[in-house]
Amino acid sequence: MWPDFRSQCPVASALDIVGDKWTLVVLRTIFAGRHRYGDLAEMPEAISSNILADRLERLESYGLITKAPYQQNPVRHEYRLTKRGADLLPVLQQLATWAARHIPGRWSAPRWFSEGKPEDFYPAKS
Amino acid sequence: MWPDFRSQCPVASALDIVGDKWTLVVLRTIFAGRHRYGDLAEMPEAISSNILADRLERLESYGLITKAPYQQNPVRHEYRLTKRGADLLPVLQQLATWAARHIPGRWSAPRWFSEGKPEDFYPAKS
DNA sequence: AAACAAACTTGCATTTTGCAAGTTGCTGGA
DNA sequence: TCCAGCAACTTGCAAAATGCAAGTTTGTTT
Repeated sequence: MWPDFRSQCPVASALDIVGDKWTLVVLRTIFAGRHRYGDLAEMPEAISSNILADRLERLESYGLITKAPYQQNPVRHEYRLTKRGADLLPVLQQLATWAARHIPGRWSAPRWFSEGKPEDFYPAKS
Repeated sequence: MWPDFRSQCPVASALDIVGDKWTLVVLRTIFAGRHRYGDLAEMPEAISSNILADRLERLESYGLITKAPYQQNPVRHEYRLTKRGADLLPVLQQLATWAARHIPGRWSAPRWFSEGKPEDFYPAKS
């Protein structure tokens, strides 16, 4: 379930889960409503396919997303946020707020993002 | 000043600055009042000295911290947050909140951290 | 003059990331 | 039936980032 943590510091531990170049970008894309591998692969940042596959697997193993079939013949799966994953929304919002304030020329975040709440992004039961 | 950004997405761009294993952990340690290289090197997560030196240099080049002498003979420097760096506090707070909620056994954050505001951590002029 | 200390720096091994091409399972058309 | 096509990965290898231990620099203390 969890990786080895560097310490019991909550900040450092959170970063042991999401502290790399791609994990939070993948989550952002799922928040944006892209749930299939192909949709995710087309994100504007051009992630490599092996990295995307690896991050989806890790996110699932950490319980931040689920992988479930949405059709048969052929079987296709979709990736959805769990409560644990959706609860990272405030982290993404604060990163976006910081970037908007300090880096010129960023896109402005859409309202569903800046005003959204974690509960808006996962089904009641998960 | 800035690196090459993967896109103009504010989330992805913020992560182009702080999205690695160590940058935010170093910033957390500076927020905690450790301002000298030696103090930082003793953080509980055991960062390598070359990585620490590299991150301090990058943080300075991005304008998130400053390096200034605090004594002569021998000259010694200290690292302080700028406004731009201190404004990352909400990101750290949200990471800590998430970890406290979802990862068992984390240390609980001290009050100066969870209730602090960016302005508490940089001198009025910087 | 020799030992000491802080703050890095260097060399090299290991791990992670990036890129391009290849594979698998299934479908729909000729 | 056979083959082109597509989604969703997987594989092999090169490049970059990270980790570890030892070394260097500059000035201080004894």
